[in-house]
Amino acid sequence: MRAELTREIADVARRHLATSGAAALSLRAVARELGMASSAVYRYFPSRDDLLTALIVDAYDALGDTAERAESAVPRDDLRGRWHAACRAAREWAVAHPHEYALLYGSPVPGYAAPETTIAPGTRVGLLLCRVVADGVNRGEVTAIADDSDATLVPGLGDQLGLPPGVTARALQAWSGIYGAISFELFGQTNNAVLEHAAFFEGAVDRLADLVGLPA
Amino acid sequence: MRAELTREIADVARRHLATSGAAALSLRAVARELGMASSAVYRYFPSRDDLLTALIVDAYDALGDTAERAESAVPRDDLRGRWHAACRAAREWAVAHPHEYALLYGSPVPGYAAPETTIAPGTRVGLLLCRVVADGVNRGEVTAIADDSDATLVPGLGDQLGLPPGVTARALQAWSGIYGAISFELFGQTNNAVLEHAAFFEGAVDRLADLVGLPA
DNA sequence: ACAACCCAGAGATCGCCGCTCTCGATTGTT
DNA sequence: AACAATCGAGAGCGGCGATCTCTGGGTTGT
Repeated sequence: MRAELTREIADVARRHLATSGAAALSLRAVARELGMASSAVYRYFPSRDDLLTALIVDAYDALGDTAERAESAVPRDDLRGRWHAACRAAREWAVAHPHEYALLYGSPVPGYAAPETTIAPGTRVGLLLCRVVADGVNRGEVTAIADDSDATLVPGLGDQLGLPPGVTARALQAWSGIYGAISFELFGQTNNAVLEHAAFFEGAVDRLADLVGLPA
Repeated sequence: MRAELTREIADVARRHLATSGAAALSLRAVARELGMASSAVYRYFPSRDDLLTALIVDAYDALGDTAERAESAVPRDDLRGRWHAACRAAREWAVAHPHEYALLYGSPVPGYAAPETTIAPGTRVGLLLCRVVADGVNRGEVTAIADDSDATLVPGLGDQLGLPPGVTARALQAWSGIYGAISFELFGQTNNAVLEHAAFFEGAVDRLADLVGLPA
C-alpha cells in the first residue's frame, strides 16, 4: 500500500540520481516514470528535499554496510588489514556510485540543511575507522603519540570513541584524508596526475594507517 | 563598452554566488539586478554554464593569488613555514568564500564538464605546495623515502614537478589531505567533533608536512 | 549627407521545474 | 447507509534556461 509506493518512488528517484545526479533529480520526472501526476508524489514526500534526504540516508547506510561488511571479514588481529578493507570498500562504493557519493560528501546543496536523521548514518564509516584504531589501542599495539591537537576537539570525544589523546585527532584527520583522496579522484582533480587510481589510493591509505599508528 | 558590461555581469553573478550558492545562481536574477532583459545577458555569456565557468576561473585565481602571496612572505629557507602559510591562506580563503570553494572543490555540477580553461588555474595551489617540497629537495633537506606509489602516477610527473620518486605521490596525497580537511570543516562533517577548526587544521597541516618529509 | 548595415537590447515564447489548491473518487468505518 | 479520511488528477502560480524575432540607434561606406 502506502509503504510500497513510497519505496517505489524512492527507487525510481535513486535510479535517476545514479544516472543524472542530484541537481537533475526532478519530482515530475519521477512521477512521469511512475505514471502518476506530479502532485500525487507530494502525498508521500512533502518536498523534493525530503525525497533527497531519504536518498541520502539510504546512501549513507549502503556505504556504511559495505564498509562494515568488508572490515568484518578480516581477522580481528590484523588491524592494518581491517583498516585497508574498510577504506577500499568505501572507495569502491564511491566509484560505483559517484553521484550518490557526491550527494553525501560533495558540496551541501545550497539552502539545504542536513536534517537530524542524516547525522547518525553519516558517521558510520568514520566510527568504523575509529573502532579499528581503538581495538589497536586496547591490544596495546597502538601507542599514543604526544600531540596537543586533541585539545581542539569537542571535549569527551576521545573517551566516547575509546581513543586516547594524541590519537583521536589523528584518526579524524585520517578519515578526512581518505575522504579527500576519494573525492579528488571522483571529482577529477587528479585526472592528469594519477594513472592507477586504485593503487594510488592503497598507498595513501597505508600512509594514513601509519599516521594513526597502526602496526605494520 | 562590451568588456565593461561583461565584467559587471560577472561581478553581480559573483555576489549572488557568494551569498546564495551556485545552484541558486540565476541568469534572470542577475539581469533583473542590472535592469536588463534576461535575453540580453546571453549576448555576453552564451549560457549559464559559461558564466559559471568564468566565476570558477576567477575563484581559482583568487585562491591561487592568496596562497601564493602568503607563501611568498615567508623566508625561503623556512620550508615548513612556507608550507603552513600556503595551507593556512587556502583554508582562510575557503572559510571566507564557502560557496566559491564549494564550486571549485565540491561535487562537479552534474552535466557540467570542467572546460580546458579551468584546468590550469585549478592546479595553482597544488603546484605551489609541490614547489615548496621541491625546494626542500634541492636544498637537500627533504630526502626521498622508499615508496613505490610513484609508479601509480602519470609518467614524468615527478620530473615535471622537480620531485624525486617516493615524494611525488606523498605530495599529491598531502594536497588531497588538505583539501579533505578544509572540505570536512566547510561541509559540516566535523561539526560535532572539532571545536577549534583553525587550530585543528594547523595540527593536520603539520602532520602532512611530516608526511612529505619537510624538516621540523 | 545619405543609405546600408550591424548589433545590443526588449519582448514573447517554449518547455521545464517545485509547489499549492481544489475537486472528484475510492475506501473503510461508524 | 452516511460519514470521514485518504488519495490521485488536474489546473495553476511563479520562476527557470534558452531561443527567436523585432526594433532602434549607432557605425560605416559611399
